[in-house]
Amino acid sequence: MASELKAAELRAWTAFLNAQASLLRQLEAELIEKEDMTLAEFDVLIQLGMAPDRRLRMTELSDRVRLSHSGVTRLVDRLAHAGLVKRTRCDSDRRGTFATLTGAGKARLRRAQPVHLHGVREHFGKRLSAAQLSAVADALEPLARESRPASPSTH
Amino acid sequence: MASELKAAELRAWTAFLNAQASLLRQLEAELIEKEDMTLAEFDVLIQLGMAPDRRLRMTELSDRVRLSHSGVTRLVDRLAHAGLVKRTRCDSDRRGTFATLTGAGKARLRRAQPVHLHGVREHFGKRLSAAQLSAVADALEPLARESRPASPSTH
DNA sequence: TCTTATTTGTTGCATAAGCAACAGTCGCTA
DNA sequence: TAGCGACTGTTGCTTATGCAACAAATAAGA
Repeated sequence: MASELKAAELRAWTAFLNAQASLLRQLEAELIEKEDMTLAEFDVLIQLGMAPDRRLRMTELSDRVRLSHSGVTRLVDRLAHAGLVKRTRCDSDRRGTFATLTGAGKARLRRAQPVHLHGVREHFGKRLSAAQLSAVADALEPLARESRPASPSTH
Repeated sequence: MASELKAAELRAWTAFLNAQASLLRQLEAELIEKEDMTLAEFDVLIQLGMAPDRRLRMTELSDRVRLSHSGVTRLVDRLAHAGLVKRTRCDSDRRGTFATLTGAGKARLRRAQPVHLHGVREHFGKRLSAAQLSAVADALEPLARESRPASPSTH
């Protein structure tokens, strides 16, 4: 019927599922082996590294790395304990906290980044043609939209 | 340099990461809400449902659902406790165990499957054109490390 | 046949992550 | 400006998962 998955949809979905499981597992294993770092940890470091002043509010960070608030709280805990990140106060909002990349964090990121990017390139980038890369990007970009139920009521 | 990520690769990779996080989270949330079932649990049930005699060896199952051995052991524990799966002996190899779908498991799968497939269609299939679907499938299929015969399921 | 290596599945342990509850802070509105 | 609701980040709790170690069984080799 209308809600039945067509063969082409199923094939694409299966390929998508298998690819993501394979790639993420492989990349995570390599990052752990070579840099003793988790993908989630790397994600936090690179998001902070790209952010203005190398810092982000906790909530903003949790959006970008796609973790729950508590997940980010604990991940930042670990990174702070390792000296790669520190918490700084937000003067304009006393509820707020910035996660700020430290000097050690920057150095760590500079070392880990080429390792990870090399992995992404080996396992992903190199194995797709230019046409495939843009096709994948075009197809998948719209799917990432936060399909949050926009609060319809109010007022 | 050669190992440097090109912009097109980065764009595709980012889209891929964001899409997978979004889609999996959304689909898992819906399956939990409507069927009180995890994606991993659903995966086990459907893999068993498609398998000959509705049963699979534990190792084979762990390959198909992309979980570690211990992960599958415990997942089957839970499903067995719920009565949806049972363990049966393997006569030809006394080390081996089959995970076998029960009648209740079949019924549960028949009820949950349309819900999940509807979600996949809504969030994934419907939002891509036919050309995009085959482009994504062609591009991503080779990226699965252990290329298993992509399990064709319809039902 | 006997010995050794490999496979199979389970367990102990450690850890990451989400949900719900909470306190503190902000801001909108009357 | 006082009150109430919404937001921010952390914590307690539960759970799912991977790794390493293990016992049982099989396969491979001499």
